[in-house]
Amino acid sequence: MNAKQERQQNILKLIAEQPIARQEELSAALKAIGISTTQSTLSKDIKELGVVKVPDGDGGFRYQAPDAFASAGPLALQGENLLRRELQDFVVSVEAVAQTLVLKTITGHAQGVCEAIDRADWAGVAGTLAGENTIFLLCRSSEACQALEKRIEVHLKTPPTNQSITPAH
Amino acid sequence: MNAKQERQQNILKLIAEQPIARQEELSAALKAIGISTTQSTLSKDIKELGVVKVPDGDGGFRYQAPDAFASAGPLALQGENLLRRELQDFVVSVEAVAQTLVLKTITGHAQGVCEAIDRADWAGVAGTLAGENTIFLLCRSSEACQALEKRIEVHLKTPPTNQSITPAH
DNA sequence: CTGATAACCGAATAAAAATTCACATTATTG
DNA sequence: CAATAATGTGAATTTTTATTCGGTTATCAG
Repeated sequence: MNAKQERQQNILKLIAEQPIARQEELSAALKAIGISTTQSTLSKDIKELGVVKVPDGDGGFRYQAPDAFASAGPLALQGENLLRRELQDFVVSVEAVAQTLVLKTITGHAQGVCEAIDRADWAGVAGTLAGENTIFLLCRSSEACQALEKRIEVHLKTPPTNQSITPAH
Repeated sequence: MNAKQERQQNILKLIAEQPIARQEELSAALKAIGISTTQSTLSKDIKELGVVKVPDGDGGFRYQAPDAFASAGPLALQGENLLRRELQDFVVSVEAVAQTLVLKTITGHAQGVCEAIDRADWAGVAGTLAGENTIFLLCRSSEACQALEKRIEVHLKTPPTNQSITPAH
């Protein structure tokens, strides 16, 4: 039922699979898989996801996922993307609290994921700290923090679940 | 006298130093340092340089150098940029020949520069080969090859010199 | 449930960027 | 040194993208 999140996830998938140069092309591609929306909404999604329009070196343009998440460049399968896998495989939840972003991971993996995040060298992140299953990312602004949250969210396995994993006490 | 190259170099410098959100802002910033040009020209320059407009996480946008060259993110001095320095310090010339890009370096440094290029993992580059002072980059298309040439050119120290370094024989 | 508050969305519009075209300037060649 | 080709430029225009605004739907506290 989370239409927005599903749409955004498909946006990332589509632009990774095929060269898309305009937002209306994207709209068409989405409609082809049953998601219909307008250019105006896509403009907002694209901004939120941090997707950018890059010259493709052949005289045209194409939309591309933000670098840290890029699953595949124009032709590049090389070096796939560690970070993306780390997030997908190990991160359980993400939540922005004021200026810090709290990631929960499968127990024992926080260090590893944090390492990958460090290496990705995100702008806007002042520092990181990882325990056993929790990561704190201290951001330089709450806006950056929320933007980051959005971007990470769509990479999580757990698709719509919105639960706080609070066991009965 | 190479107006274009100088302008493009300054574009990279300016967008690295200050957040610039629109091409006309850039035009103004250039005029402030004595380079006057129009939005139309900047649009072409920006495409040629591979510069992209990225959401800055605070609700706005800013232009940013292509990732492999980025000298500094929004706030990030972290991890400066090895590749950029390698190019600037060691590469003497660059020339596109069909699908391969030929870089000449100071003797003994080709391996090192090539290593840095490999690590940058440029899309469009099929493979690399380095000797003592020469690097071959085999590109997947001549267009990609030329685009890459342009991008590298502006990072070279040797500013306007266009000579082929052919000693009299 | 109910009213309040916030998130989401699309139509219309404003803003920004890309392209076209004509001309100027710089290389290249015979 | 023409003549010709290639490249660079800006004005005007078209195309594309961002934002504004009003309506709708979801969320939450009481």
